[in-house]
Amino acid sequence: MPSLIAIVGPTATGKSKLAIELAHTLDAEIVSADSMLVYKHMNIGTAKPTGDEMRGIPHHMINIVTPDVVFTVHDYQRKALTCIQDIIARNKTPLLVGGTGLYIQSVLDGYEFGPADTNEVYRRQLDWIAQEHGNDILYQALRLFDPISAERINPNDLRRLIRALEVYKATGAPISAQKKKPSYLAEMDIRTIRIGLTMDRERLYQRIDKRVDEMMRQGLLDEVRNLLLLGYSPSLYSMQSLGYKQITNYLAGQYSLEEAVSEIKRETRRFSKRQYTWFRRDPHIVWFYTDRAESQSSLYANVCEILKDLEFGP
RNA sequence: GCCGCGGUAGCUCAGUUGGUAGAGCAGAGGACUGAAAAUCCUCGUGUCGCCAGUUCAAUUCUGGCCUGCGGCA
Repeated sequence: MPSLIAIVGPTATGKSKLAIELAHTLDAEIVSADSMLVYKHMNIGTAKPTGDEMRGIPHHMINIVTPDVVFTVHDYQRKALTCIQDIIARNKTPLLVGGTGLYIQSVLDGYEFGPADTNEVYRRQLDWIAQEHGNDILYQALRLFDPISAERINPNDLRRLIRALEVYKATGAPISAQKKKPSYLAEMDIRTIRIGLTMDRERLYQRIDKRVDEMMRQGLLDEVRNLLLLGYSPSLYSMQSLGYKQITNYLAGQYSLEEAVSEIKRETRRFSKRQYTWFRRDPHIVWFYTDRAESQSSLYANVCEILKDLEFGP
């Protein structure tokens, strides 16, 4: 029976490194589950593994669209599942690796997305209405069309408010009618194991700070300048992501470079906390403390042992 | 050495006409089904510098001490 190994966890815990190492022994290929690695030209700020670091292991779902494309979970789900099927058809093991919880879940837990595609024009209209008249007017509309979702969505959560209305407009059915399906992977007879990497909070924060400094040294500033030069607007979703947003603001003169850097650090720390929150509630994850393993090789050995116990891989 | 201003939550500070205290930031917890590195929700007990005095009661008033900053020597 074919199997898939997922490696998840907050940013900067060493997922990529472990994945590449495992891929070597398991004859595996890596399927990235990261909402920002899909973008071309965004390398330093996303901590995308370099060609060297990949050590010849095929990586999928990386560099597949330009930064001006609105890439959605649904796009991700579709492409990633195709990728996984393809890898298995070639008798290799897929390693699903990344920190975007929603993306991981869309593959592992069978989210089924309905026919309601994103509608940028409608979104902009609703955005404008909210700005002019406040969120509450949208919230009241939602209460009318979809009281169940209105119950669940916070009136201030404009993103979810807009999406719920968008679904209603596209399908005439409330978003609350969307149901969870059994896992697609189970349907394909693919066994899965979920490995979580984590770390003492204090130490992770130190690592994040160090990594941001390293990104600056590697030329994040030039990377962002180049993106702007290529014509990618700071208002793009991709450009609103961690690091890119703050550097863009700095270039626009909103604050000093020093402030931009500490802002990136702080926001990345907060982001990692949100990732913890997301993954912690998944009871299937087997956790490893990467800072407690004496070395990367003992972490690697521990993971291999678990895999062997569960009869994964060779 | 003298004069002035401070010492209150991890940080910056507010405040109590005497009844043991509250903001911002930092931080913590949580939500999450087509923008998710996004978006949103919740959470503030700390020897009020130390010691004594006055008082039913002091972080608040008084005195001394310690300490930081500025000025004068």
